[in-house]
Amino acid sequence: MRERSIPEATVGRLPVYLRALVEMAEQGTTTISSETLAEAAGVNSAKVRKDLSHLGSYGTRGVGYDVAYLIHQVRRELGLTQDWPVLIVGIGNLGHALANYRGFAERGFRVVALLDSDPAKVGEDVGGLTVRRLDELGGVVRENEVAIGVIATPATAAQDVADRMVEAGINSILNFAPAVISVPPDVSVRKVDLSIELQILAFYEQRKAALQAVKRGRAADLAQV
Amino acid sequence: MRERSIPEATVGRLPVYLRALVEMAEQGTTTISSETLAEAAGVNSAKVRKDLSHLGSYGTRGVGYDVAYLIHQVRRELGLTQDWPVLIVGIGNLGHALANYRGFAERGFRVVALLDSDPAKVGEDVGGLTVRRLDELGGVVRENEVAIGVIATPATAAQDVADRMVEAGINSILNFAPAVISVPPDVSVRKVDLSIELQILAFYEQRKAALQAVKRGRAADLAQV
DNA sequence: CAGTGTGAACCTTTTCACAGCA
DNA sequence: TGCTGTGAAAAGGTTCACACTG
Repeated sequence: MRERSIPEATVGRLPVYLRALVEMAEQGTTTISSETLAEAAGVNSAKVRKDLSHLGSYGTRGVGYDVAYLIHQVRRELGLTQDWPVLIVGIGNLGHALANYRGFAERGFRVVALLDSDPAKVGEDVGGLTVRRLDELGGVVRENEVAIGVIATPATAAQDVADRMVEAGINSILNFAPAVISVPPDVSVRKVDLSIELQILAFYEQRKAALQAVKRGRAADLAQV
Repeated sequence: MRERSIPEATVGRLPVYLRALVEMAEQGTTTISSETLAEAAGVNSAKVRKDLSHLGSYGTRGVGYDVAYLIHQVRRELGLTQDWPVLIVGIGNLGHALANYRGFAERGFRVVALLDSDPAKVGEDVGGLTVRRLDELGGVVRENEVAIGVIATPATAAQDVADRMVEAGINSILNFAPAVISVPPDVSVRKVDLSIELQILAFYEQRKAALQAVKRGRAADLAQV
């Protein structure tokens, strides 16, 4: 295929494939079939083949994909051949965790600054960086060419922080605050909401419990007959 | 409509509507139109109406939805009228943050236990709970009727922890570890992967940069003519 | 007459199934 | 022969547009 614009759903899975591929490479695997990769990524093989076909024809029929080459191609496609300076606003519990998260650096996301509006937190040392004042945001973005901002503030502060980020020229935001933020159409926002995930699980959990009850009910009915 | 099985996409948005509705109620709003709710939730009004129609006909034509009543219905549908005991395994940076996250308790998710396999962490006090040994998991689940487990361990430990959770009878798992875990088909898993979110942002960020370059290229071409 | 509820059209994503190639 | 790459079919989700009603 190799046509412009990879489907959103595919973009969301490429990082998962990438992780699986890197693991394979570390274990010394040099070639992988869509079936094996699918298993490692928790999807089915048709999906893997369709997804990878959007990057180009990098497989060999009858054999599979060359792991190292595919890693390179996926990295290139995702834009991970370059370093991405990231800043984090809101150094509470979550901000701390994010600042110390080693998984970011491993994938080329370099945390260059931590900001907080609370004077009590400014100056604190977290994960090798000193927490700065929120109004230094513009300067930090300019100095480090930050393109990605992470919001880890309480919900009430999220929109203000987002506005400041946009103002400073950031146009990709990862929002952990439990709030909907509005930004200009050319700015990408992704949202991670911890309690929403639990609520979704609760829904399915409840439904399972209800199903069990129905089953038990039927069993009882049958026993009565 | 009010037919069995609400679409997955709708289930994912109900918590967002719920949050917006609760905010509205706190501000004293008693009635809301799909248009207003849509704006607060960051979606369009047709989607809101379709989504809500899956719960039943709770709106009034020409008027809108009764906020309090709709909150009740959404809560009921999501299974939030009951308390959900939750346990967290892996009390590193992220586990700490999750243990202290107030948003869980506010929505009826009660953290009843924190577990870690590292003896150095066992006994530590985090957010009012004492960290326990991982092998106490079975007992904790039984005592508290835990139905939802949160994995906040490193990737290498995730599958083992998931196995223990399943073994103990948990059948809803929220996985923060950057690893694919496999569980029986009747167990629900949701995954939150911090670095995957950044990778997705990087992809779109890169594409935006490429587009800018093309535009600049065209501008240069035009200037040449 | 303002705003819901919903068929119908449309678009995206997934799955199927197999031709074609190393 | 085994596995990729991909049209075609199916499923799922979104948007449109309007009949209907309080």
